[in-house]
Amino acid sequence: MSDPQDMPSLSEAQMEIMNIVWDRPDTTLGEIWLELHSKRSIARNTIQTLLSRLVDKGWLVYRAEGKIFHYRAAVPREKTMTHVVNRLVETAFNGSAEGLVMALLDGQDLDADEAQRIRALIDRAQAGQK
Amino acid sequence: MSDPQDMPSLSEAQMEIMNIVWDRPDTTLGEIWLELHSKRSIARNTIQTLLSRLVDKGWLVYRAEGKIFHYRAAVPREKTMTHVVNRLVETAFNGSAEGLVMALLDGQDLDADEAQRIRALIDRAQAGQK
DNA sequence: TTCTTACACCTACAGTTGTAGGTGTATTCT
DNA sequence: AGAATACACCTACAACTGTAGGTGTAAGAA
Repeated sequence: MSDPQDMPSLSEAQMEIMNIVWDRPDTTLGEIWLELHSKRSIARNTIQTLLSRLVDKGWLVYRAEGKIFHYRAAVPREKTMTHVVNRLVETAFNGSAEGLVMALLDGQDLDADEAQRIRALIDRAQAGQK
Repeated sequence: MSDPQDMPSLSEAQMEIMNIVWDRPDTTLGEIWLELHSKRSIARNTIQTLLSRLVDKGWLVYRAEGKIFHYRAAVPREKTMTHVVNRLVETAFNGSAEGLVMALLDGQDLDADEAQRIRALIDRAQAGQK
């Protein structure tokens, strides 16, 4: 299983594809295209290229069934997201998680439930450290 | 004053430059180069190009003093960071701030002070909504 | 005065990325 | 059988990005 740290970074369009594949392991070009095409005009070939390059980069693997490729992510979602956020903290926030949270809160309207869940996450993270 | 939403996104290298300029308004090519060069081998011309392109993209403005350009950010840091984080929440976390925080906590070891400060940030954000 | 340094600018290259037309082949539909 | 559909693959283009050599000019140092 690959490590996100050893792989090229993901652009927004690539991340979009990855999220679809994480949501639906073994998905196919056709399925991905149907989903994205329902949101915006995009050529099937564009998706094809994105998939092909993600395979080249090591982010996706596939299993051929007949002539159809079924794609799976080569890296777990959680591991990738952690890596992505860490990179952002390091490169944009000079290592400050607090800085990231501040920017997050500036731009989001948290409802009470969500705020509570986030507090619980922090508490759990803190508890896990003892 | 420009709006980050109307401008091309920033790459990691560009963000690095922006952070230096936000830290030191009116800075010059030479100063930026000295700072980065102390961390790693990089040609002055590379910085020059990064600066020039950031100006082209609208992220930096400059004032010529003699033949030396003094660069300033065209967008406040806070506004940019909020935008950057929002983009990440939208594109990688399907709009879930909680998802981002979970990934953040997975990858960071919060000390007690920091956790407390983050809780306070959340409380303040919540209070500000009433 | 000559040499050195610094600068903005010009130029170039290679890699990356999003976009998509086109093709041969196989399968399915009419 | 012919037409339509789907696929992986080939190909192409333009824009973006990081990297950096080179140049004319001005200012400072020797």
